[in-house]
Amino acid sequence: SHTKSGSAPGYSPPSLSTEQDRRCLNSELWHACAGPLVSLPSVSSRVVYFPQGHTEQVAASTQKELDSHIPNYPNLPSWLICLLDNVTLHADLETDEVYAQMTLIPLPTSQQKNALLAQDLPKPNRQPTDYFCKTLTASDTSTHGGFSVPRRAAEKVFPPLDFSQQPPAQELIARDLHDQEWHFRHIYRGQPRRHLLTTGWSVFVSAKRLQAGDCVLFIRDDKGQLLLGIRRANRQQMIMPSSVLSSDSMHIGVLAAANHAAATNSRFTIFYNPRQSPSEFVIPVAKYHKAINTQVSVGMRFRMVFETEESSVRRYMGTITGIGDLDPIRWPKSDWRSLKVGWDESTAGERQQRVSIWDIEPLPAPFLLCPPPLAFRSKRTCGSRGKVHESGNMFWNDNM
Amino acid sequence: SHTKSGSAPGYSPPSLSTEQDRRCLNSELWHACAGPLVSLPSVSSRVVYFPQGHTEQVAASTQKELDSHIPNYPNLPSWLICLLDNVTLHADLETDEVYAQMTLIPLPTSQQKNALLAQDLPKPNRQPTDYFCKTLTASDTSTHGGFSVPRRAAEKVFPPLDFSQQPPAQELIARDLHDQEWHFRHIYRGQPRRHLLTTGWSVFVSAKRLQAGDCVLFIRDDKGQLLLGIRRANRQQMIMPSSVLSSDSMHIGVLAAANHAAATNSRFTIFYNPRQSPSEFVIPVAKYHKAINTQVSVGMRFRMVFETEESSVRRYMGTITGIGDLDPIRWPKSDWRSLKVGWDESTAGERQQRVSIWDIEPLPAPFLLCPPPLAFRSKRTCGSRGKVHESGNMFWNDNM
DNA sequence: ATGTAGGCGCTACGCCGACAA
DNA sequence: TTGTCGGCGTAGCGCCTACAT
Repeated sequence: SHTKSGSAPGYSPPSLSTEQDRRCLNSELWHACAGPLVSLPSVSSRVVYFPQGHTEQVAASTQKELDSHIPNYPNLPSWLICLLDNVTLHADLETDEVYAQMTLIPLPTSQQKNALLAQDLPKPNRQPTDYFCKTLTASDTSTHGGFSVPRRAAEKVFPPLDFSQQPPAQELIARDLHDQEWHFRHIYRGQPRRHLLTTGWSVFVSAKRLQAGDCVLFIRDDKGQLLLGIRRANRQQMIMPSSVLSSDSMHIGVLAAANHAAATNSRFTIFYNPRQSPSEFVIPVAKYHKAINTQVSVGMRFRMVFETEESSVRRYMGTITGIGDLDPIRWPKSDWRSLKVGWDESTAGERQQRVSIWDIEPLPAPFLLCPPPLAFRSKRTCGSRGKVHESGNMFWNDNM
Repeated sequence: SHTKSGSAPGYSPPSLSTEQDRRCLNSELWHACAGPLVSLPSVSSRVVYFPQGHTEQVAASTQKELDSHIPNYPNLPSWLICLLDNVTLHADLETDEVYAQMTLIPLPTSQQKNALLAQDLPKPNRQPTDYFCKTLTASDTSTHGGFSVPRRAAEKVFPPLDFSQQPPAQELIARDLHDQEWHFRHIYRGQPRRHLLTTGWSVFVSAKRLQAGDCVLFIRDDKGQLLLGIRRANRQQMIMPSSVLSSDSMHIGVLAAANHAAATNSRFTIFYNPRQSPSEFVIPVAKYHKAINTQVSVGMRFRMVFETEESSVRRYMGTITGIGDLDPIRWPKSDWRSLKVGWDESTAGERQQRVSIWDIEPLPAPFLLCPPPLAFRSKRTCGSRGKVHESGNMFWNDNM
């Protein structure tokens, strides 16, 4: 075979089971790759599904906006309370992009409104503790050398080296989302001393087609096994030209599938691409319930959580500048992105002009004049594109 | 950058226009890559669209069969006469897989039956004359050497060498479907003498991720320019796990889009993947008309054209063993694969058990006992997986 | 006529410290 | 602490012919 990855020394052949078959890949690793803001509702809980948000994801994937001459489904409401029947975690075999498959069962119309009332707020799901994430430098991805491991990262997640050796070195074996093994030589050398991954690293870079700016992350799981994953930089927009279905048919498929499932109270299946989708479109009922019972008005101040370039999370301040339908024709009185907002900071070009009420943390009173202390930002942690996300509501009354 | 293809010498950067923008890629090259059996109806002609065939293509792409709990569209007939409003040729940017985008406008219900009557049989479309196609050997794809060009192929499509040089050599420049330039050193040397592509070849193999068994083809177009394309071996099944839409939603999208277009006489868009789809599902009306007016009965003998592994085309003999609906519940009285057939040759494992009437060439009488002379099969021409295709009807009464 | 292998030059991959930043 | 570089040894890429089929 001509390609390196097939016969390269650091590479072990994948297990024969296809991605489709393997029901459950490592959840800890999946969430680490998805990023700190992504949390999935738990199985058997009730969720609110927003067809509008789903079509937004399709539009983002196909790079085509919703066309106007697509049929309307008058019986399909803008939100649908569903039982979350199943969730499976997946990763694209080509790109390692993470996504989740969810099976939803719409509740009967008679139960839709009642279902909003009783449900606990879900526990926010947590990033792994023993993990690190580094944005790759030009040196890391060049063919000239290996990978420079941040000192604290190596000490935290790699097995300790035997420093009686000169130089201290060991072989690391890490598994990715597809359960493929990758072998690396881990050595501590140089003047001044540093941790490096040498042999095996370039094979990994080639196989995953990593570039400077992409992130690599290592986890030590509870059994002491080493896991690794990647997060690609924002710029790689992962367009899927599909060549299977036209974007129009995809949009119609989303709506018709939801409509049919709602009409017959039957199961339907969606994919959620955390790093592709502009916003979550399947959210816990309790979150939605709490949000729609919160008073919002034009002029109200709020905060919202984003995933930043350099750091994990960051809150931005803004003001509600308008309240109204995003699409008055097709989705009248929808709560999806019903708030028009302005952002305090001038670097707000990337942030949405419209958000949904459950995306924000309203600030009760405008008596605050100085910005809140910034959350700790560790250097060289994994960056990603900014995107909207829930906050978990635990910050409404914190130290301000 | 770490990957070779980015900075390799034989590679020229692609033009900035994306595939979506470029309306028309080279038709001759596209058809050469699609194979000798693929012919597209012409723009502004009338065609018959089969939703069943379309869902078959989706099933083949997603590797998931049509699920039973998908909604029925009682108003959507099993065939739909449409105006072929537009056809654009495309090739996947990652894999170079060819596909066609067609925009269809269903005729009003009142005109559906009349439209069958008057229309000429389309002229079958032709493979380029000055072209060759070679299945790559292990040596061709190994890193050890270059590409061995079959003698006749080189003499037919490459510019003539200056044999006064020792050894005779020249630089070839060929463009692929994406209009990217590839540079090769073409040399005539060795004992015995032979044509070889050396410098630049391995870059091409890497970039296209070619393996032994894949085909490469060269064309000299009417302006004397060199074009090149690839056809991947069957085994690479090009699954597109999509991660955008569930296969159920895709199937629903296909049906709902056709249904809506038929109800409103509005445009809809489909993709046809010649090498993915089990059968054509958009065919000229004249072909359909001729077929449904042909008498067929159980026991009738017929021939059908296939694309073979080693050769371009080959006809196989068979007998009709049954006539009836493929899916009596969802598509009663449909002509799609309404014939059950048996094949003469024992190697018939790969061939369909069910075909449509327009796929076959009925033989008027069973007085023939010896098989027809096999069509000429040139050695080392490009192979491909066997698939059904029209024959153009010109063989009904030929030399048997 | 063309697939494969041995021979062998030479590129560039990749391991090392030396420097900064 | 860690990104980049110059320095090198060497694996393997890739050009050649010989030989077999």
